[in-house]
Amino acid sequence: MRPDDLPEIRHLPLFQGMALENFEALMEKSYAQNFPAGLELIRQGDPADFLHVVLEGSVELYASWAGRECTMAVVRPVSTFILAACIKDAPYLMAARTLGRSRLILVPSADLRQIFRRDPEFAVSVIDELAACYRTMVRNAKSLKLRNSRERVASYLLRQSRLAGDVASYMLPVEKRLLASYLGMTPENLSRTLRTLESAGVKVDGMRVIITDRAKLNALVQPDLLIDGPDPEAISAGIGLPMINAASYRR
Amino acid sequence: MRPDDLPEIRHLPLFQGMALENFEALMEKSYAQNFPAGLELIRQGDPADFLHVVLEGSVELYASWAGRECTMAVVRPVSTFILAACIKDAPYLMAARTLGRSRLILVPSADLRQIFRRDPEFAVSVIDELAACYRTMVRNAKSLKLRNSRERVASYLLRQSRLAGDVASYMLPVEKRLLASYLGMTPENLSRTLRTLESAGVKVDGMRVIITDRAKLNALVQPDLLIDGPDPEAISAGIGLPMINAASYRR
DNA sequence: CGAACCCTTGACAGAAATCAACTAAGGTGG
DNA sequence: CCACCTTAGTTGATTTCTGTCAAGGGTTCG
Repeated sequence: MRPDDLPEIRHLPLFQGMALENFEALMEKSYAQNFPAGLELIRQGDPADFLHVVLEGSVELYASWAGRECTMAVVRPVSTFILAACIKDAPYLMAARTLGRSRLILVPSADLRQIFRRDPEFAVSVIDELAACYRTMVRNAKSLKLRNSRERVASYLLRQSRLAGDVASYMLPVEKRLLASYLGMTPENLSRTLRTLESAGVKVDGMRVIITDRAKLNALVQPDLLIDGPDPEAISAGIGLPMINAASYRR
Repeated sequence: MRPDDLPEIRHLPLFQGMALENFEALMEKSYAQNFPAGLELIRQGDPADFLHVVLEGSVELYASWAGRECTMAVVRPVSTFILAACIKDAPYLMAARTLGRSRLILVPSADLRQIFRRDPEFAVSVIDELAACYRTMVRNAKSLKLRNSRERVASYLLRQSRLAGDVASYMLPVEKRLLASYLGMTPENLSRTLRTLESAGVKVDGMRVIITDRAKLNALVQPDLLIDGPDPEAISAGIGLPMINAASYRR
């Protein structure tokens, strides 16, 4: 582990409340590692031996069944993921792979479980984190069940703009095929949907998104705090929408 | 509150670990109430003032947006719901209404938040509960994204059979329109889908489900522990599939 | 007994997946 | 540096799935 890794991790909401000695003990047992792009970090169903912390790069969480696959989330620095499986000492429900070259910290989940039983402050942080993750998943499920794919695409594009500071133009943080999968549709369908959205106030040219008529887009999306969130609650868990730069919202 | 309410509540995983005096202090501030069928207990977006515990009857958790509505879960005795909102002191993401006459305990969330900061055992229970709820929502989202509606119906029917003890026949625990909404489809679509499933090894006649060819149904469903669960992890949160009798699995 | 309400069925329209072909961009290796 | 290959993205044609609208039968409950 590099010397400047620790302050980054300590700064996470999950770790900043705990006693320093416990934090250090935990980091003592952890190790950092660099991974190439496209590497499978976690397989669905494996025992949850490590809590993962993304320091650099980005990680895709995905699920598969019957030969199909779908993206569940994209995790960016500095965030943790698969906390719940570690806590419950249960098999991972999602798989994870690096999107680009990435640097991660692996925290042994056995030590994690031991420490939150001894450190009440840490327990509170874990509670807060899990509650936030849960709420993010509920928002996600609501979006899937209440909106059709066109509405999901539009709300995604508008939300990204808001997260970037209500900018009129920004770059997509992930490639379109991944975005399509995240939004629960095929790449072909996304491609066509983006065309039709040009008349709804947003244009996508390659990776660039341009809000051409915010009022019109807003009218279509009908943004809802109880779906799109005031601000992502579970940033540090990374179980949110793929973001442009998660770190910028947390500081 | 009735005298026999307390042991029931104390028996919940969420409350059985905490110090008795804290439990009693919490119950002191809580109150029980009976509600008629179809009463709206919680509105989406309201501040989370109370953790709810279902003692009798059943409660539907649902979400709405743009005039649409969908069922997110059905909670049965004895279970709690909307813990995460209480913990975070944030607005409810889902609404709740009674399905039949119901008896609930309302626990002030302010007291709840105070106590888990003082009682480490309770904090651990909360962590366990939230992690389980989270994982249930992940399973849910996976099912929505990886399976089409026919597969979701089939897996629901097979799962209910398993939960009831691998019985060949059982009664649907909820009415079909609610089930359809829970599974993310229209009542008409569910009705038609049930017809087509007769050739896949399961027949539904009114509220009665009959597994006519378990092997064939199994082949269609391809049950997956990482979606359908070995057993519901978050029973006491009730954020699971509508169940025949939640209590029977917990004891 | 009547009024809701649930469920089902049919006809139709719309949404989304699939299959196939083609373009463009990026990376690799000669 | 260029030829080649791989892959993301797009577009069109088609099929499949799903929602919508409408109507009718059955049940429950006041």
